Amino acid sequence: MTNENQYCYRYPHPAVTTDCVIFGFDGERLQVLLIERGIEPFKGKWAFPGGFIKMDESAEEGALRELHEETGLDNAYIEQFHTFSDPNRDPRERVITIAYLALVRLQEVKAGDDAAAARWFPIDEIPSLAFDHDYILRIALQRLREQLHFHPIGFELLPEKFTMKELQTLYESILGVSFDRRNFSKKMMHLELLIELDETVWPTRKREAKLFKFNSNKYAELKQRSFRIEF
Amino acid sequence: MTNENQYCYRYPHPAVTTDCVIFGFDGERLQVLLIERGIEPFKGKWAFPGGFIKMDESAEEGALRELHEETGLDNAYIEQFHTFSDPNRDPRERVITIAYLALVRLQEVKAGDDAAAARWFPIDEIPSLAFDHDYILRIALQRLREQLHFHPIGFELLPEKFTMKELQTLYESILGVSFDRRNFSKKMMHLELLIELDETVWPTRKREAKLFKFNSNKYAELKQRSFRIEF
DNA sequence: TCAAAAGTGTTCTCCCTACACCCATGG
DNA sequence: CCATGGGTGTAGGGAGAACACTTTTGA
Repeated sequence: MTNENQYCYRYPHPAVTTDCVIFGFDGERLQVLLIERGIEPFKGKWAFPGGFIKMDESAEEGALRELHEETGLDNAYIEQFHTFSDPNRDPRERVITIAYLALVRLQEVKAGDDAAAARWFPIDEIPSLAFDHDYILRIALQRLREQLHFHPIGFELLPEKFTMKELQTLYESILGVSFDRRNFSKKMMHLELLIELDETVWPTRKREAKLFKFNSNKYAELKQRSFRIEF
Repeated sequence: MTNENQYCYRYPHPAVTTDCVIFGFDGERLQVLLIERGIEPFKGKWAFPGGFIKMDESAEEGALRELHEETGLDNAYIEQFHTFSDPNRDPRERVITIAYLALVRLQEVKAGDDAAAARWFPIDEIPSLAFDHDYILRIALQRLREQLHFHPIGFELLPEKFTMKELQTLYESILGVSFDRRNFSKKMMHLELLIELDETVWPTRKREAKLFKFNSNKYAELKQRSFRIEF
C-alpha cells in the first residue's frame, strides 16, 4: 500500500490509451469487433479493444499490440484517425485516447481466443457503448468513408480472391448507397486496380462468377500522381 | 525541493501537449507561424506554438488557447490532424503531442504581441525545426492539401472580399500546381460557392478586378450531400 | 418454364480541358 | 502604342449515369 503511487511528476499528467475500432466484412455487411467490459465503470457494456500505452512504445505500436491480442493478426491495415481528449470522458481519471481504425479479413481472425468476451456486431446493430465510444465509432465511420473515396482500402477487408459482386456489396455497405451493377464494374475495371483471374467460383447455386484480385503494383503507381476513386 | 513531484500515479503517464501549425496567406505564398525557442532543448531553433494541456481542458480548447496567445484570434478554423507519440520525440521526458492545424487571416493577426519571438515563414523557406516538427509540418501540409479537395477551407485564409486571382493563387500555392485562369474561374463559379460583389478593386495599376465573397449558406447546403471540389 | 444471378454494350449528358481574343489602363 | 493584367467563349473528348438483353442453372 505504501508504494502504490510511484510515478510522480511536477505537473499533472493525463493517462493515455489507444483504442482500436476494428472493422471486418462478412460478405454482406460491415462488422465491428467489440469487447464486453468485465469491470466497472460500464461493466457489462461493450467497448472497443484498447489499453494504456506503454512508455517505450508509440501509439501505433500500442494499437498494433491491441489488435494482435484480440485477433491474432499482426499485419493488418491500421490508421490513426482521431484523439479524444474530453476531460470527463472517463469517470475514474483523466484519460486521453488515441484512436485507430483497423481493417481486417474476417477469415484470418482467430475466433475468440483468450476467453475474451469479444464479438462481431454488424454495423447497424451496434449496442450502446461504454465511455464515449458511440461518438468514437461515428468518427471512425466518417473517416472510413472519406478514405474509401481516395484509397482502395476496401481491399483490406476482402479475401485475396473475390467476385465483383462482393466488392460492390462492400462499397455499398460502407458508404450506405447502392450502385448500378454494370457501371460499378466498368468503373472498377477502368481503374485497372483489379486483376481478372482465370478461376471462377459458385457464389450462389445459380451461376458461376469470375474471381478478381487486387493489383497492388498498379496502386503503388497510381498513388504517386494523386488519383481519386470516384463514387 | 521536497514537494516538487506532487502528482503521482500508479502507472507511468506521458506528458501531453498540443502543437499548432498555423497557416496564413499573404496573397502570394502560404506562410507558417513559428516561435523561436528561448530555452533548451533546441534553444534558438524554431518550433510551432504549443504547450502542455491543462487537466480541465480538451485538446481543442488547449489548441485554441495557444492560438489565441500567439495571434490574438479566437474564432479561427482549427482542425486536429494527428497525434505524435514516438517515445523519443522529446529528449527530456516522454511527451505526446496532439497536433492541430489552424488557418488564419494574416490581416487579422496582431503583430508579435507579447515580445514573443514569433515570425511568419513562407512555406518554401522554413528552417530546420526543433523536435520532430519538420515531420509534423510535412504531415500538416499533407492534410491541408487533402482537405482542400473536399472542403472550401481555403476561404479561411482569405479576407472577406477577394479577387478570383487571389483565390487561384491560394490554391496554387497550397497544392503546388498551376491552373488555367479561365478554367479555374469557371469551375469556381460553377460550384456556386462564390458571391460576386458589385465592388471592384485595383489589385494592380493596370485594370480593376471584381471582388467576391464566400457563400457559406451554399456551403452548408452542399456539405449535406457529400460534394467534392475537383482539382 | 420461371426466377435469380451474372455477363456485357449503347446512348446521352455534362464536366473538364485546351486554347484565343478583346478590353482597359499606365507607362 | 504597347505591355500587362483582367474578362470571357468555344470545340472536343472522356467519364459517369441511365438503361435492356442474354445466358445459365436450380427449383
